[in-house]
Amino acid sequence: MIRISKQADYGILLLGHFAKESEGTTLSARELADRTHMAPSMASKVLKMLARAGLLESVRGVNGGYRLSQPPQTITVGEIIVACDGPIAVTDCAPEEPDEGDCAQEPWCPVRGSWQRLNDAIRDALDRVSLAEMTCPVADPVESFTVPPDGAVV
Amino acid sequence: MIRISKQADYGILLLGHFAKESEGTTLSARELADRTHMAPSMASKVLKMLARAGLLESVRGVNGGYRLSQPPQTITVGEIIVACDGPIAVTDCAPEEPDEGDCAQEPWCPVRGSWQRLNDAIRDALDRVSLAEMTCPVADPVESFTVPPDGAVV
DNA sequence: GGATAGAGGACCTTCACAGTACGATATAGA
DNA sequence: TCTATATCGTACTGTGAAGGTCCTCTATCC
Repeated sequence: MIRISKQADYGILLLGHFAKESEGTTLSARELADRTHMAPSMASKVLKMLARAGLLESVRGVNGGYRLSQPPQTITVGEIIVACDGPIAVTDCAPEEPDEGDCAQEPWCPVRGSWQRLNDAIRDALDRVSLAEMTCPVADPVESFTVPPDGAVV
Repeated sequence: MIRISKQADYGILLLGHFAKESEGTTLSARELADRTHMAPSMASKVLKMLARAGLLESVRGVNGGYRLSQPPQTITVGEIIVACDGPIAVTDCAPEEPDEGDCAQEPWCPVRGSWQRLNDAIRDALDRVSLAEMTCPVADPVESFTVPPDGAVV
C-alpha cells in the first residue's frame, strides 16, 4: 500500500505538539515522549531527524530541548515526510537518476519515464498541506465532509 | 518512504503492455512474462489481482489470456494501485473507520482527523493520471496530461 | 480426453523498518 | 569545577510484511 513510515507518522505527530504551543516554545524529548506516549528513545530518534532536516532547532544542556525553526504555517507535510523518509518516490524507477541499474525493465518498459509525473503529483499534494492545517480541528477546512442536516452519512 | 508495492508497480507495467496493443487484444500470462522479463508465476499472480478488480477480463482455456476490460484512457493509476495494494491510506490512522484500536494516540493526537485530508489529496493526484497517459512517450510537458480535450477521464 | 491456460490459495524466504541501547558531548547551575 | 540534564551519533536486534514460488483445481479448445 501507499504508506508513509512510522517515523514520518511520529514526526508529524511530534511537530503537531509544537504547533499547538505558542511560538518559540522549547520542549524536551522526554516531555514529548510523555505527551505522545511513545518510548523516549523513539521520540528522541525522530526529533533528531527533524532537527537535522532543519525543521527543529535543538538546544543542548540543562533545560534544553527542541523548538520549531519556522512557523507551522510554512512547514508542509511533504517536508516532514522527506525529513523522516527521504525523497518522495513511489518506485525505484526514477528516470532522472543516472544509476538505473536497479530497473531491469528499462529498455522495454512501456511506462518508462512516466513515474516522474506521478511522483510530482504526489509531492505536490503533500506540499499543499501545512503543519498548521494538520493541527487545526477537523471541522472546516476541506469541503468534502459536509453533512446534511439530517445527519445522513455516506 | 512513500512507496507503492512491487506488485502495484508490476500491475502498472503489465497494463502498460495492454495499452500499447490495439484494443481488445488478448495476451497470455506467459506472453506478458516474456515481454516484461518477470517470472511467469509473478506475472500470473498480478494479472489475477487485476482481473479480480475488474481491470482485466480473463479468457480461460486454450488460447486464453487477459484483455483490458475498458479503454486505457479510463483506467487510472489510482485504480491500479487500489487493485494491487488495497485502499490508499498513508497511515493506519483512518478516523472514519470504527475499529480505531490500532491508534493508541487517538485521545491526545494533535493531528487527529487530518489524515483523511492527506489521503484524499494523494488519491486525487493518482486518479488524475490515466493508464494511457502513463504509456505515452515522455516528451510532452506535464500540464498537457491533466485534462484531456474531450474530458473523457474521471 | 488431452493439452493449455487461468483461479485460488498455501507456503517459504528475505529484508527493511521499528524499536532499543550506550557512550560522547554540550550546557546550566550549585 | 563538578554534577545533573539533555541532545548527538551510531550500532544492534527482532519482527512483520512484502516478495516470490509452487501446487492443485477448473474451464475451454481441438
